[in-house]
Amino acid sequence: MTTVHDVAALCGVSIATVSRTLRAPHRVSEATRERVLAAVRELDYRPNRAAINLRSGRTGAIALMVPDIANPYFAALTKGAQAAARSRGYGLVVVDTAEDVAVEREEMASLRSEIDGMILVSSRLDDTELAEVATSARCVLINRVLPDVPSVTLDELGAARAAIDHLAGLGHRRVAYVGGPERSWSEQRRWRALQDAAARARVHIRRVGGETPDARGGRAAASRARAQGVSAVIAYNDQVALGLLAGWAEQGVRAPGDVSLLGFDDTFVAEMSAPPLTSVGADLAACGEVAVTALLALIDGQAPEAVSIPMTLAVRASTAAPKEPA
Amino acid sequence: MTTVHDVAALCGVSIATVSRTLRAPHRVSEATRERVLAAVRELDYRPNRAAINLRSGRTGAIALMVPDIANPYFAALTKGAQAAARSRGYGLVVVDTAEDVAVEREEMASLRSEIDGMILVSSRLDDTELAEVATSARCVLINRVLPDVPSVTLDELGAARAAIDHLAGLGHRRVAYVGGPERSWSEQRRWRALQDAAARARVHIRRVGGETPDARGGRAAASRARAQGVSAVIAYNDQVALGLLAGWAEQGVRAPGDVSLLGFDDTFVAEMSAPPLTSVGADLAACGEVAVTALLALIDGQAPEAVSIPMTLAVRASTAAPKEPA
DNA sequence: ATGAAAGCGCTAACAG
DNA sequence: CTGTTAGCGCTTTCAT
Repeated sequence: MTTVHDVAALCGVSIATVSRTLRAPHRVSEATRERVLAAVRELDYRPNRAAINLRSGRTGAIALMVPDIANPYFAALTKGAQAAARSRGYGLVVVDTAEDVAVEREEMASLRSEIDGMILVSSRLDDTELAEVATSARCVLINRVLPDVPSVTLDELGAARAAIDHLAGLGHRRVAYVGGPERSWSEQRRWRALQDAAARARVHIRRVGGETPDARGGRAAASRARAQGVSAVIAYNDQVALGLLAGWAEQGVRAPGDVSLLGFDDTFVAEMSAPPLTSVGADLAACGEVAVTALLALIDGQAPEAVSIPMTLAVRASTAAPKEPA
Repeated sequence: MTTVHDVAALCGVSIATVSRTLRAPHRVSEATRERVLAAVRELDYRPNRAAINLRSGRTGAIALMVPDIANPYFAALTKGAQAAARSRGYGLVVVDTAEDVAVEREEMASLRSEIDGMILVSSRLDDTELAEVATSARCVLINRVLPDVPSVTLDELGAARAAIDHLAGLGHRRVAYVGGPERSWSEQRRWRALQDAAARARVHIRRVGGETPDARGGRAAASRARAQGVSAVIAYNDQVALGLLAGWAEQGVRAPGDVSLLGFDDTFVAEMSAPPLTSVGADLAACGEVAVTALLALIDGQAPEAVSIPMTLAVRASTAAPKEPA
């Protein structure tokens, strides 16, 4: 393991000069700087992070806490955050909280000294606790908003309007929404946005309680969704939508012939179904990147900002005009 | 930030005793131990990882390098590894190499001082370079094998036999395999195993080159696969399988009526299709756990071991007897 | 512009 | 069984 001393010895300067060359190049004469840099390259010297951290307090790492890394939604987010962190010279520590608030709490506490800040995705903490956390540690929220805390959220209202307007434009007047977990912040936000958009477009919308927000839950809700006497169904997410599709296929119900189907999130699974799924989603990788940028800005002392990521409708084959327009 | 000094002061012992209580409890009298532990709890003292690392060389973290975290296969693996690492008191640094060998190389080098060891999943490095890495850093391989390097691989041969025997048992005599990227280690291993199993069961098998190993690639290969005049198709992975299903649906080809379909990996997408996909897979989360255990054992000085994870066939609705048995 | 020296929080000899 | 002490590799005053 090569250290500052090796580099210093190789080019006949003190260790302080080596350190300066790396941290504050302008405080070193050009001649020495180049000599030092050459030595650094020659020895493939890499500063010891632990030592830097111990001395300066900076860890060079940030954490990303997600409820479930196996969920494609969070995986996509993670991918973007990872790339952004790397390109900025930061390490990314990914924590899968397994949707468990206790794990989330504990990991946040134990990571505190190891990171410069964290990104909390769809946190399970309530507003009070979250606000507390935000005052004692640098953090940015994804899918949550809190005063004075930087956050990045998806434009669910825009998404709901795009979805409803698309359906209304095709001639649908009665649609069902197969929802997600009632207590989830995203679900509440999504359902509210949908009601708002529906009222605006004079479309009748009813919510059908989903079971789990995955294919199994969708399959289980297949009959109930159609029982609402609707010509189109919007699902909480793409996985639920694919479950609905599978459930309907078993019953001989065809999409979009018998019923149109629209998903949320536009994850890669939307392209895997027959028919391919019309879905409204955001560039999740970009969302992860933006969050990293926001966190780094915060660490840099800038004022917190709340940014909204646009959602766009990807029209595929699962939506069409209803059989008998109202 | 509370330190050993605070704890020591609170219970009137030296900092060494505090350290000992935490690192080697048996070297401290029971009375002091309890006093110290009480103080630790009272102050919610958490040792500074950087300091421990700097002094002892141990970082308390391991890295997991995956080609693509957004791929459900790797995401499942990551989830298992994450949980296992946490339960053993280790941090897990997840690195998404974006299938780029240069990134893989660079990250491995820059992480060296920050971790105690690493798990390389489906590494893109060639055998020579990989062997070099393995001698200079503690690591365990997933989906690769190398002499004297601990590894965990899936039992692809067992999987191939289970798949082929299942199909043969239903009466299929000619099957096609829609493969993955030809240069990938998994693809080569899988195709070889399939040929082996097919010969053994006197089943005729042909390989159809896939495009990308995802739904799009599957959809693109849909016609070609059927053009082989086969009654069953095995896909490189579930995503390709769902793509095939979608492609066939567009052409009016039905599974399992017209052709049986069998996937690989048994990821969550297998349950999302209509019909649900018969697939042969392994418990990937367990695989991640096993890899963590193996790495920790290696760090602990134990001899490297190569472990194979069994794969099991999940029979769902996409396979059935052929229309006209041969 | 450069060097000497102190010390971040902790562990591991070494004494006692 | 417990305390004292010397650093781990680095950054950062403070001199020069």
